[in-house]
Amino acid sequence: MTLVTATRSSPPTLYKRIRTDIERRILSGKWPPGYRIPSEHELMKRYDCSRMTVSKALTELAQADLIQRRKRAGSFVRRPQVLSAVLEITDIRAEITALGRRYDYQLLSRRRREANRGDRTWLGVTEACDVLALEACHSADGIPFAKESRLINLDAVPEAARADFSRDSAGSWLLAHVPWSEAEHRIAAIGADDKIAKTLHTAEGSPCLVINRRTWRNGQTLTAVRLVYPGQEHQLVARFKGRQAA
Amino acid sequence: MTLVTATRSSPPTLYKRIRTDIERRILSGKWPPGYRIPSEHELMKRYDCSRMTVSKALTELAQADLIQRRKRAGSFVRRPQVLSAVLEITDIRAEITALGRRYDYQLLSRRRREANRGDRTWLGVTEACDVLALEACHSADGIPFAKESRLINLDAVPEAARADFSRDSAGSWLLAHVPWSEAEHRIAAIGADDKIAKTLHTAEGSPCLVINRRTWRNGQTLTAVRLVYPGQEHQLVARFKGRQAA
DNA sequence: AGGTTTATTATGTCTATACATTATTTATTT
DNA sequence: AAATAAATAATGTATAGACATAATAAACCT
Repeated sequence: MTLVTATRSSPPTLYKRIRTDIERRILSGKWPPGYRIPSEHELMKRYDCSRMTVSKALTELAQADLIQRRKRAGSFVRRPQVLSAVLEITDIRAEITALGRRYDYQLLSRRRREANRGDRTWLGVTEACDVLALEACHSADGIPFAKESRLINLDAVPEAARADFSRDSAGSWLLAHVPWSEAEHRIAAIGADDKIAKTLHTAEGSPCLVINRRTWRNGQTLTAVRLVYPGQEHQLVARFKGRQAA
Repeated sequence: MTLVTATRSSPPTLYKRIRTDIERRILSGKWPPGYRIPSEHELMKRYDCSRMTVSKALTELAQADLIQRRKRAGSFVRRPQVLSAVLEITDIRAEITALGRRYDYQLLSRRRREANRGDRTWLGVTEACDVLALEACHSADGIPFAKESRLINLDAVPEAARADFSRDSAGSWLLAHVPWSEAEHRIAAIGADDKIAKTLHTAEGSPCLVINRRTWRNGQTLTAVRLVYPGQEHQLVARFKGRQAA
């Protein structure tokens, strides 16, 4: 029989309760940045539990960057972090169907070749390798939504040479078949050139949002993709709640 | 004395070694999505350690969403996650000085008024409130870098009325003085209108990258800001290492 | 055959304890 | 007074066990 009174809607387990208790105090500002939170020994007395239990709670808070732990000194509330946002770059098909619109995909071209100078620069590789170059268009309700240009490093992903990208986009195929360890996104605004204008049915020079993404696995470049969206049509949305996972 | 041979460049602690061992196998594709990784009991035999130790390693992998744990069934490699990226939206001053360039800030206008219809829409508030409307320009080496338009909700942040924004940008002031709990970013491409073109020294209609950010605290809108960058000049970079904190 | 109970397996939480590590303070010596 | 050594306070890692929980598989009875 425990004497600890359970809070309403308190998490079922003790370490979670300790964690959210402290979390609330930090996020509400009651424990401001720099504040020294009670030591593990104080907390184990307060919650009448073992040190491992409070340690687990504090470790998770440290992983979420809400507190910083220093030996001999104690644990301290961290100051608000750099303004960073989690940008969910969803699969385009998912994005369109989530809006309740019809998704269409059209493969414009598919070529296999030895990587030329431009390909190697784009992929960020120095040695010779085979690549698969794809061009495609994603549409919503028949209206062009995004133009995709992609290079796949066939030395890293040989299976891609036999994949059929005429019905499903390379993005979803890769996502499902190839694990990756690192990705880089570069987001910029450009004016539509003649090719883009033609594919997206916009005027030449009209502003477009561009996402360049490169993906690696263990240092080896897997693929580089460039997605061009008509600027006024599309917005990337990043919502950022608090500072950590719930 | 332990019999476990230490790998070169292996982490100093056992649970970390177990974690990175498994992580490597997953990221290399040797253990593909759906693969059932050894149970805790198998791992404690293999590493000759206690269950708590392997459990700690597996718990961290689960927190990083690399594996999924199911009672009675075991732990399984998860399929690659939604492509999400952490976008570091740094302070503009920090961004410029990090590039080794000189930072300049110029306040173009500052007006206090009761929020009009457009202000309320932009802030996303319905009731009447006082706002501070700011226009400013950030430059790198004397060249316009970004144009900032901002509204501050004075009902939520009354101290801002007395702050001096002619030397330091409102962004850094707010970051330092006002804790926030939620933020939303909308990123799009637009063509420069006459005002933007004049401030940024670009041609009218030239593509620009726009970041709209709104910030809340406990459901109350604090500020809305719109940053316009010359498109070809600026890129937002989001690098995403692995899937979890190192 | 179909449904119900029971056993089994694997994860989830927790305890009590031990020793390691790190940084600081205090005491001791030169 | 300065340099060195020892005690101390906090976190970090690890152990061996306990009981809880969930989901499945096996045994059992209609």
